[in-house]
Amino acid sequence: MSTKSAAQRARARQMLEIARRYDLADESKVEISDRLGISRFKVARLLQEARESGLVRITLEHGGEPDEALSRQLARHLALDAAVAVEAYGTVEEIRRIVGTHAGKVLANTVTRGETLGLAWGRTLTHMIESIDHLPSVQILQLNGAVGPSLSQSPVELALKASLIGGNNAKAIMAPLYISDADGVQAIRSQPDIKDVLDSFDTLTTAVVAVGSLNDTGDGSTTSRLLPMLPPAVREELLSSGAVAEACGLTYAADGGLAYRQLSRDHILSISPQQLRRVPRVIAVASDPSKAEAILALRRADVLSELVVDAELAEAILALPAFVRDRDEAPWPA
Amino acid sequence: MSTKSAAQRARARQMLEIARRYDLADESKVEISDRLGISRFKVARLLQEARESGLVRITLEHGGEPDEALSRQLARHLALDAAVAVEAYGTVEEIRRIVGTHAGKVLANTVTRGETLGLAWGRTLTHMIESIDHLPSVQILQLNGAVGPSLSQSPVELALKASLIGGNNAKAIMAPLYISDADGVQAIRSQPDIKDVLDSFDTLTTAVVAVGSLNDTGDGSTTSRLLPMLPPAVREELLSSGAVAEACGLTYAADGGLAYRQLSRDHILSISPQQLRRVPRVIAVASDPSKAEAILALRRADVLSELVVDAELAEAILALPAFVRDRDEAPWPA
DNA sequence: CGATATGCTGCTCATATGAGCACCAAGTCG
DNA sequence: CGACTTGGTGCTCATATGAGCAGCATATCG
Repeated sequence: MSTKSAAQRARARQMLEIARRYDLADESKVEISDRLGISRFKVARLLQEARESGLVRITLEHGGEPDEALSRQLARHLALDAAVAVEAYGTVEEIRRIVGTHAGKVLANTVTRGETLGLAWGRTLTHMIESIDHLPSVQILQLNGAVGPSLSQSPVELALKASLIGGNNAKAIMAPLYISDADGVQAIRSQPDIKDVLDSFDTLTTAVVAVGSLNDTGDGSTTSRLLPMLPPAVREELLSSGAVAEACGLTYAADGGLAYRQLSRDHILSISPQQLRRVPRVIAVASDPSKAEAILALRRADVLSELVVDAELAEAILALPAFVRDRDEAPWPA
Repeated sequence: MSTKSAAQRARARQMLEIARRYDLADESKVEISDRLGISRFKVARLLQEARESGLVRITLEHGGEPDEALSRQLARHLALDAAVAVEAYGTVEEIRRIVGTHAGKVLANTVTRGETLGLAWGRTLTHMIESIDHLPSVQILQLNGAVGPSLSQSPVELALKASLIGGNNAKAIMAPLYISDADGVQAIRSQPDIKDVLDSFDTLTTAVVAVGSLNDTGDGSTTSRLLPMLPPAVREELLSSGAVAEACGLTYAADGGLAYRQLSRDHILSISPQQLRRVPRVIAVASDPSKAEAILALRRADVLSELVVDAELAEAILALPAFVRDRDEAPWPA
């Protein structure tokens, strides 16, 4: 309960009166001052105060609607089963949230009871999970290990939240994504609770992955948080290997081949590229045009079947060469 | 799903970019034009388009918070069990909605299972009912007959809606509020289904009434819709009788006595003043300062125990003489 | 192909607006 | 009581802004 003096209330009422005329009825300050019998300076000051005190609220419409035509174009361009391009304006973070929220709608509307759902990790996916309030009862599997020690931003947390809204049935990978010692990876992979999850990957019916690009500007994305964890030599090797895309901790070159294969094989605790390729439905979620090449690379790697992106990224993808499904089997032009 | 061309999307993005700078970052149009390399005229036009197309949304904060100090003052001034003065700015209709919504909160938070709840009629009460999404299981009684033929704006509709959210147990009065023939009123009052409701009034534990003022400006209020239904002679008589307040179709003079007693007795189908006075808890809901005198009159008539009003009306009431509970028993100053 | 319509651009000039200052009224303290 | 602060007011003047117009593209049609 707020408590104001009568004078304050009268002042607030006058501010609203003026704000209504100025902002909604498009009267000029001079006009208002004449009509209300106060000086135009007072009008200006009350207006300013009204804004500062929150009596007048200006919000920008950040989008959130899918663009049907663009979505179709995108699906055709990459020969995908489905694609959604969401209109989103604003800061990088706002766009991420909008795309994530829409991915949540897609997921909630299409996943059916009894499926096995795999979740990779990324802030976009965090937004996705947080925007969903109900999911059919599904088995949830975390697709890769954790980056960094923070629990609240880890894939474990993501899987936990997903579990809470969908069947209370989630299996997490309680281990780091990158393990420097090759033998150590084998040891961890054969741990019963980890092995259980890794083996279950063969039963996945749907997976949701975030897309990382290796050319990005160190904006705090999952990929850019992964890089500093690598030993300098490994990092150098990776960057010079031609890797342009990252998904589930696996790195791919522009042609769709695994980049720096040995890293993925011996040091990354994650679903394997083969397993990921066998998942019937892999939804990639991404925002920002810088991810365009990465997405094309993942498509060539055949590890994604659906896409949820923002309109700007969609346009950037359309500016790249179209993906042709398996050149060898393409019909020969007459 | 919206569908725009790439050019339209780019335009929308630019509008948002400009609007962010102008409205949120307080840059001037000239500054923006310099920085983005476009003419200030284009900036102005894009800004205007952004507003017209709804990309920029300006909303005024209309209040909705109760003012604690003012509420206490008001309760003391009228010697009420409880009073709430809600901050509300804006048009008459907006204020009505805010007050009604708050009355809904009060009602939903205080009514307990098994009560018998009486509802008068008014647009404020309509807003009140529509703002409530759940009510304990209660017996609902409509307090007075209908004004006008419109079902959707009638007390019957109000009772029905209330019934839907609170126990599905409502009894309506399927008859007009004003009946010109005195014998007709008696006949209707003795109809079994009407009589049942009228008799049940003695079991009321809580009633909510709207307050009508007879000095108002024909703004479409319940009272002002009642007046045209009266025969001219009756209307004249009523207006010259000194009536200043109306509640449940009953009219009161400034001193709290029934005004034009014969009208209420012989032509109005409603709870009786005696019955209303016996209800342990009568919540009056009203907005607009023009209702101040009416509320004081109703208080003197001893037919209200709680009040939900807007801050401006509260102030108007405080400007009137304070109500003293029963002068004869007031302690004699030493 | 030329003629006309349409929409977008940036201009000029009158007006609206903001920054900073000087003033006044009411409280506060020595 | 007078000097001081404090908060609010309206002023001047430089600048920002809006209305209306003319120029120049592109679209449309005979």
